[in-house]
Amino acid sequence: MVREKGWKGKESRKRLLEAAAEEFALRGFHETKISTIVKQAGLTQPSFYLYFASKEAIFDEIIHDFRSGLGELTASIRLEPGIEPEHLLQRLVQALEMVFSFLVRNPHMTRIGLFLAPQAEQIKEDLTSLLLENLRAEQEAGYFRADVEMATVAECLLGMIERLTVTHLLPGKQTPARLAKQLVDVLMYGMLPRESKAKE
Amino acid sequence: MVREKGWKGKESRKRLLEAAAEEFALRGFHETKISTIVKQAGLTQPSFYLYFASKEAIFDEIIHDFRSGLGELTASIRLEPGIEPEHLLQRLVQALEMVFSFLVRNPHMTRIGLFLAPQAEQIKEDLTSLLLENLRAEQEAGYFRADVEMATVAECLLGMIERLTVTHLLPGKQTPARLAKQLVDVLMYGMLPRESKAKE
Amino acid sequence: MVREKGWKGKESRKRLLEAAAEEFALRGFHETKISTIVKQAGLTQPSFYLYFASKEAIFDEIIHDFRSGLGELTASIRLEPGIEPEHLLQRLVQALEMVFSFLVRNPHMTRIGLFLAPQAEQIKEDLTSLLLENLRAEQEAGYFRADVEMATVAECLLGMIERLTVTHLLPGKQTPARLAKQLVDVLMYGMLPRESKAKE
Amino acid sequence: MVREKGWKGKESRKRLLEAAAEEFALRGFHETKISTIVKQAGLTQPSFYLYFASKEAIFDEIIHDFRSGLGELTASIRLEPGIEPEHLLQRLVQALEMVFSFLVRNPHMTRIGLFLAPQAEQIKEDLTSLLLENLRAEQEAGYFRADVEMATVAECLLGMIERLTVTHLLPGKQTPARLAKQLVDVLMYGMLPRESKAKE
DNA sequence: GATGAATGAGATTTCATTCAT
DNA sequence: TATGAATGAAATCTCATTCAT
Repeated sequence: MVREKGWKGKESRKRLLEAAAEEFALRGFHETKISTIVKQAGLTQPSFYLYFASKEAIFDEIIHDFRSGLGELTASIRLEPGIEPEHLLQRLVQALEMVFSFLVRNPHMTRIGLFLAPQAEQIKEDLTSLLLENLRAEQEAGYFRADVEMATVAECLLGMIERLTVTHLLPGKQTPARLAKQLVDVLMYGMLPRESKAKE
Repeated sequence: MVREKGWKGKESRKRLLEAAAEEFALRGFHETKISTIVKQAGLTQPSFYLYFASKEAIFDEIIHDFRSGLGELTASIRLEPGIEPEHLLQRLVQALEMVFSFLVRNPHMTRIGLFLAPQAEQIKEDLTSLLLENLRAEQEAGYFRADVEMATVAECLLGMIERLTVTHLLPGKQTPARLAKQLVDVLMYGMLPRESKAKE
Repeated sequence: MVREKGWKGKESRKRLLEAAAEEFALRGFHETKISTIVKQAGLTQPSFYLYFASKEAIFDEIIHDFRSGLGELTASIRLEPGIEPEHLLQRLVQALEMVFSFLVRNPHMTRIGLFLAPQAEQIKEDLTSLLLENLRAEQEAGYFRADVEMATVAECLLGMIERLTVTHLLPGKQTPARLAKQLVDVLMYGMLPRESKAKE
Repeated sequence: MVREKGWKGKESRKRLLEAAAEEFALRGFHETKISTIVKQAGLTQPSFYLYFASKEAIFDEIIHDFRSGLGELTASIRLEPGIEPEHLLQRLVQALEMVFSFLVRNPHMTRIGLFLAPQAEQIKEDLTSLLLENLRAEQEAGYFRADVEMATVAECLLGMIERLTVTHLLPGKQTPARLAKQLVDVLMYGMLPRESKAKE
């Protein structure tokens, strides 16, 4: 088994990142001790500093990874303009499903990026902006009601995603697909029964 | 100025609680130093231990206060059965407004109880259960669509409350009343324009 | 019930001394907290300093009381010269019994004076000197063997008293009278059976 | 100078144990500060916690070492049955001398184990039981008088050992050999002169 | 004679981080 | 690439003692 030079170091680095993500996600930044991380990675404390400048540094790197992963994802799922109305819902569901899938594939990073990072609020703001942009476009295109404040809706949507992620997705109680469908259903049609809508 | 016995001590205790809540909310549990709390309360470190057994103890007391405040509130706003359909939305708005009002009146405690406490998830679960109970009752009474999974909706509702609290309510960007109205509007009627609903 | 002025203060002082003696005896100097003493005496911390200058002060006073009690006792039981041989043992037993009685009457002080006080060693040295003096006199008078080093015997005697006090006297397993008799018996006649002594 | 791996750490640990034993013996548990121990061992405070979990832990380890040393010793000096009477005293002296030698070789540990440890009383009880067992065997074999309560004698013997250790052995005023001989002499033959015994 | 409230001083312990190898 | 050993800095908490009433 031939391995290039520097292979062992990269392995160690990766093990440290994984161990750190798990610990941070489980316990939070302060509760997580370097000594625990290195133990789980099968290394010693000084080795840690071979790869990361500080505890903050590794934490930041995890957050950075989360952000760029999320960035790539969102870049890839912009709703194209001129979608046909009958496909809109389907596209929305698809997009949401991709987001949920990404989150569930990186549960530790998700917990860190969405709830533990000092930048968590910033990250969510970025997401909200993105959602808002899309929602506004659809609204202007007449797909959505014109009489709702989209800023509020965007926040609501993120809140729903966030909450469902924590309570249903990460614990494995629901699949990304089902969650996406249900979320879109509620958000699009609302809770009132059809007749009562007809009445109005 | 006549003051009853024990007055000064109670004052000090209250000042400590307030200072602590502010610091915890701002910085989190670990970043908050007892030394900062007492300084802000105009006392010295040993005095802190006159009133609280430990840093954990004061943190827990704040959380407890939040929970019981919230408990009292929710107990007082149960939807009465047999409401007339045309009043339901109005009652929902009213209930939500009371919740938002409570949260905005106790911003520090809110941040602690909803996001910083180890029990935060439990607290939210309790809230969700309560919401779920109510929602199910309305659903069975025919006020809501029968084909949505209420467990999911309850989570969504909480997620919306949570998010709007952080981004609009606590920063003072929106009043409880407006938030409640918008939230109910979106949740009840959904995002689709009226015609498109009619179409279906 | 008429009580002279200052009565209440003296009562408080006594209660403090008693509580302190008990705590010191039970837990040692450092483990004993002023807060515990005053609680047991039904007072508050500042009141303590009305009667004693410091924790050391009350400790010292207890030790002082023990020493003077012991001093009075020993002064009163000096063996008179010219005792008749057949009465010697009986007098020894009597003297020892008085010592044991004193100790068992003041169990807390005894524990403090003999084991906890920094001066404990000094107190015991004083006792040893006293014993030694007496023993030497008896030895010179021919009551005791001439070929034993009395300094050693004095230490042995004190060691026996000390140990029997802790293990049998204070726990109430033996009476002063019985202990005194047994101790004298062993010390005077030794352990060997009579014949074997005769043989020599 | 070739030294095996882990050598330095073991050295530090030993230095800490020695420094601690000395300080504890000299000043007692509470008066002994970790800062003093580490200073004497040429280390800093955190290093202490590299080797011992707490101040209690190092204290307990010293006590443990004392107990096991003493245990090994006592296991090795049980009097064999069927000893000839004329050799008994000699064997007793020998056994005692070994005990005294052990104690004087570990003066700090001795002070801690016999006087400072919370378990000191337990340790002495164990020793007393051992003595008692031996004494009873000899008594039943007819080597000792049948009319003395051996439980009392065992306590006396331990008291003598204890006291002589503190006053003569540890300060270096007497050798183990001489102390053992004197102690056995007094304990076996008692204080009365030979004639007076004959008289009886 | 007594107390509610407060504090100065200091001890143990923790943890991220570095040195020397 | 890795580690055994060590440390700087700081935080929590305790307790005897005092102030003001």
